[in-house]
Amino acid sequence: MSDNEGKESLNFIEQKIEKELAEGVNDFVQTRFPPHPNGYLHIGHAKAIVINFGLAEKYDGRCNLRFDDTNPERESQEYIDAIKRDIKWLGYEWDKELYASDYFQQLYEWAIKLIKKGKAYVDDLSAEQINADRKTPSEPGINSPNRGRPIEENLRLFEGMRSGEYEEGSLVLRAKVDMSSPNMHMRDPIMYRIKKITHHRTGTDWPIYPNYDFAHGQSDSVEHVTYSLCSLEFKDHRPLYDWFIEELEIFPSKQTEFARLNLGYTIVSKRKLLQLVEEGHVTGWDDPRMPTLSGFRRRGYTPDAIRNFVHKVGVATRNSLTDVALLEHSIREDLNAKANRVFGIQDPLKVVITNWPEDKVEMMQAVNNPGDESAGTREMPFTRELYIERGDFLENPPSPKKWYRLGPDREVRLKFGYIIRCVGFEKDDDGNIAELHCEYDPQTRSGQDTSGKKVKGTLGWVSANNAVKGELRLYDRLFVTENLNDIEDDFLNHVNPDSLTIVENAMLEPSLANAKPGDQFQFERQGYFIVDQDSTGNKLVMNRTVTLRDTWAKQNK
RNA sequence: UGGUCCAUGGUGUAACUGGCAACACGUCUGGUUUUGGUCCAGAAGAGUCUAGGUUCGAGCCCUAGUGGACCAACCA
Repeated sequence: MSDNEGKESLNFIEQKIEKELAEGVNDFVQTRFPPHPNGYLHIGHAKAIVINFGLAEKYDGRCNLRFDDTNPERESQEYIDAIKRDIKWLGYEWDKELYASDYFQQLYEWAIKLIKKGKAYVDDLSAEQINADRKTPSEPGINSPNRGRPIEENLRLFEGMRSGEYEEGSLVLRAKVDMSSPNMHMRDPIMYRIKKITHHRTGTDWPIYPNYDFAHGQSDSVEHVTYSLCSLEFKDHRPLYDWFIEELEIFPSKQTEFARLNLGYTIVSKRKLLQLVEEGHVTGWDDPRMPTLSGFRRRGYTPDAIRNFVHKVGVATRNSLTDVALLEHSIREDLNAKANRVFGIQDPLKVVITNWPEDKVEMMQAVNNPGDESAGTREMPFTRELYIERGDFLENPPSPKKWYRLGPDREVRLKFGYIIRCVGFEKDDDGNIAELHCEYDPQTRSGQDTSGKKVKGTLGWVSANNAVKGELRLYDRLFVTENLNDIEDDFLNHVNPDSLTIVENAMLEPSLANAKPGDQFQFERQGYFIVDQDSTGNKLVMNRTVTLRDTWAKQNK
């Protein structure tokens, strides 16, 4: 859907679809999401998922989930399971669950068809020689001496490859296209290579595996994919994609390319993400700092927020670098509506209400979500001893007029409680503020204020007697450099040393004692948090999803 | 350097078949607010990479240039 209110603005793929549907070029929208099962899904995949599944939904079509498992080397069932979990979490359901490996027999037969047409041949040149003969983009390549091998011999050799007679690397099957093409992918690309590796699904059935170019388009064709959407770097493959389909005379799937998502301060290279995991820079693929969908999930990002984010980014054909502020806006927008407000104090400073009786407890009514009345209210015990955030008190505010919070002889409202005035404080031996002495004004009880007082500052607080202790994990961006594109192996030198701050003993309001893993809250004035999956009954562990916009902090940076 | 693609406020996208460059984020200002949040109102910020051309009229079409991306795995 478009973000524009009145008029609907279609991206270029939607325009293309509507045009082709109207002209009868196509009568159905069939897409597919084709992950290679060699890693976890990340935010970049989210774009492909939202586009492929979203388009199918929008135009009453279908979207398949197809694993592109044509290279068994780094593939595993663990990745397949994780990928399926993440797609479901994003809120999508695939029509069919398919595997390129399901088509191995069909692909093999099609390869034979091309050999018989004289459009493919077996080459025994070394990989090095083949690449050398392909030359560079600026000069034509050299035909392989095997290019003219008789069809019968090609057939015999290829069948030998299939039955495992030859060693890895000794033979390949190549398409006979055009060694002088300026498009390197057309210079007799390799269709099959010998790999005597156990495949996670077909086991040892196949000693040969098709390459991407001889698997992807053909899989699309089998599935009658009408819109094969992929990223820009496959643009050069399109002529080959079409060539195979034309020579094979099979269903004419068409490829359309769009720009992949680049997000500031974010790495999405699977190789690098794997390195972060394996070298222990993070705790796993689902570390809340990882840009993986499982990481975002654990961090507290919601499927709705991520889907909305992708829509806001849009779809185009030019490379771009999206500002993380857009992602953060998306998550705040969603959580602002959904997350209940609670109080939590990260760095507690004790406040003694000197004119409050020792044992008196008053229950205050706290609103759960000011934007959603149906979220209801909860009770908060107000007692003589409370905690407030240490940063909410300044002995000497640098610019007193702009400081709304507590200071000597200043008044402030404790939200849902009373207005208090700071009448004194104690310091420890090191000169740090140890305790505040305040007086409350009985006329100012929340909701029943008869004092007529107006204060600018409103503070969060928790009762010292009833607070729940929790561990807060404050996550920040993992990297300090915005554009990580140009950085190859140097990326580890840009790791943010402060990407994780653990607050061991935060003081949280009593209602949090019942919180369960996955519950999400807004700590007033602090940020959005989610109860971590590892949180147990004894220990409440919460991850900070994102901070709140804080104009005061921003101005005083 | 051969080919392909791309170029619109700070960022990301719009602008149907040439007709007043729009939306979102961000930024700033003011208002409401028992969150310095939210919400509401408003503002600033590009004349569309450059130079030509076609046209009554060009962001859009043409030519050249400049800048960027991609392609030379038996990866996808």
